[in-house]
Amino acid sequence: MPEGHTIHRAARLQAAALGSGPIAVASPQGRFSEGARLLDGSTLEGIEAVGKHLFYHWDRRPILHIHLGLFGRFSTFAGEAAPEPSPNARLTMAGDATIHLSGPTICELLDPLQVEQVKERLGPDPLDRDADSDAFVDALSRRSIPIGAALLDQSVVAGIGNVYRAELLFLEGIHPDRPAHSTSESERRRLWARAVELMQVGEGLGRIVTMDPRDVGAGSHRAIPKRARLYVYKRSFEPCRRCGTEITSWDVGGRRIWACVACQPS
DNA sequence: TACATATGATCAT
DNA sequence: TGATCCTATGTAA
Repeated sequence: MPEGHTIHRAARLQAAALGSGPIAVASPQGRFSEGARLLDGSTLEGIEAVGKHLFYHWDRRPILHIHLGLFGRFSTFAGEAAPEPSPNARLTMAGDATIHLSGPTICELLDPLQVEQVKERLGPDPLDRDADSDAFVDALSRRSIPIGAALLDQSVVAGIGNVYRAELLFLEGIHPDRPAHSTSESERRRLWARAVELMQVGEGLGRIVTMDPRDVGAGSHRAIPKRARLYVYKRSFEPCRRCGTEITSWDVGGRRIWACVACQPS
C-alpha cells in the first residue's frame, strides 16, 4: 500500500532492522537471481527514499532500486525466525532481520549515474527536508491539466498517490477538475504545506490519516476508528464529514477521485 | 472457484 | 485512451 510515506518509513525501519552485518540476498521467485547473487553477503551502507523509489546503497556493489508499484509489498521479520518466503518472493534480504519483497514493479541494480537519471525525473518530495517547494509551485503554474491529475504526476511532486491527492484537494477546498494553473499561488503553497504535514503524519503512523482530530471527536490518531481516517477517499454517496453533502466520484487523470463539490467548488 | 479491486507507471495507438 | 505488468485480499457465487 505504497504512497511516499510508506516508502520513507520502509527505508528508515529496514535500515535499522537489517543492521550493519553482511546481508544474505536471494530471489526465491528467480526473476532477480542474478542481482541477488551480486549483492549476497554485502553490507548495507544506507537506504534512501525519494518519492516512491527506494535505493539501497551497498559496500562496493551496484545500487538496488525498488519501486513497489500498485501491488508490491514488504514483509519484515525481526526477533522471530522468518517463515519460508512465498514462491512469489522476488527478493529476500536477511541480516539482523529478514525482509521479503513480492510484487514490485521495479527491482533492479543501477549504477550511480542511472540513479541520478531516475531522480532527475522526479519533482520535489514533501518528505524531503531540503525539498524545493518553489519547483512544485512553479510546475503547477505551468500546467493546464486538472490539478487532480497534476498531483499524480511524479515529475511535479514525488510521493503523492491517489489517496493523498483526493484528501489534499478536499482539505484545501480545491475542485479536482480545476486546471492546475488556475490555482492561486497561495493555494499552491497551502497544498505543499498540507502535503508535508499529512505525509509526515503518515510516515510516523504507517498509514494515511488525514482527518483533523477536531472533526473526529478527540483522542490520538491511534484511537481514530478505521472508517474515520479520511474525508473523501472511497466515500461515494456518504455524507461529507464537514457539510453533509453527498461525496461524489469520477475519473481524473485516469484514476478515480472523490470529492465534496460543496466544499470544493469549481 | 471466480471475480473484482487496489495507495502505480509505462508503453502503444 | 487502452492494454499491460505485477500480487494479495475480500466478496460473490
